[in-house]
Amino acid sequence: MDTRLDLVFAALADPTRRAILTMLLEDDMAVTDVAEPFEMSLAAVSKHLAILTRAGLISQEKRGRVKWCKLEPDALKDASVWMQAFGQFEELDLDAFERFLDAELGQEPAR
Amino acid sequence: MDTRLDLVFAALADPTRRAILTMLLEDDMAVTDVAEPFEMSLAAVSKHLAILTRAGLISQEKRGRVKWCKLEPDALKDASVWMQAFGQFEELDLDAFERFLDAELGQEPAR
DNA sequence: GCAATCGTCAACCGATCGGTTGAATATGGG
DNA sequence: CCCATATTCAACCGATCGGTTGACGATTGC
Repeated sequence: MDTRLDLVFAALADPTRRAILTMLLEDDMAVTDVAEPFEMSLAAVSKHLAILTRAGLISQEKRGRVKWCKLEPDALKDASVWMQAFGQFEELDLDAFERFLDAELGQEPAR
Repeated sequence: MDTRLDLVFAALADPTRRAILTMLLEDDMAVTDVAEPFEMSLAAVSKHLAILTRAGLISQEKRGRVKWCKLEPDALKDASVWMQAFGQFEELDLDAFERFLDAELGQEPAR
């Protein structure tokens, strides 16, 4: 029924995948470059990227022999909208947001 | 590391659990009453509630022989804050939100 | 005190998950 | 043309998931 929301939240539930999304915030990346910081096989990262793609959180476009990964932030909108129902987040907590950014971007995404 | 975020997103990835959260928006409920609309055993719903509790999304308090379930919207705040990094949702899409509420509250949460 | 109610526990099931390895498939460069 | 690079596929693995059933422990009402 609302399978889309299932896929988005399930995709976000894994720290490797959230780290990948954070990396893609900076720029589009090739699969090999996405995989580089992680202590797992390329095939494993490729699977993670497939899950993110199925959820609509990223898109992948093959140019030549390299496949470029691009963040698709719109897919988060449904999930974000859903969450608004519960927390009265209209007043976005900017302090918490800033602390989050410092923490998130300051750490390497290895697992 | 950031296990809390893992637990919250994983908990949200299941439609039954999201339906439970929606029900608890209206009021605190006993486990048996939470389970009533679902076509699954009480034990299954009890497990879902345990998962929501571990994620901090609800709390459970036993009064007498009935255990009351209460929404804990603060747990969504971390997840919501995390998501802000990606979509520029500062301008919350109120139309989409309203459409969501109509759809969500208009449907029965059976699965 | 006893039966009914509320809820969890434990064991089990098939399916999915996150990872591995090794082979296969493009594509590009010299 | 050939080799290296980029990525996926396929098979496998143990762990977890979402569900069931049946037994069990608390609590309540009469």
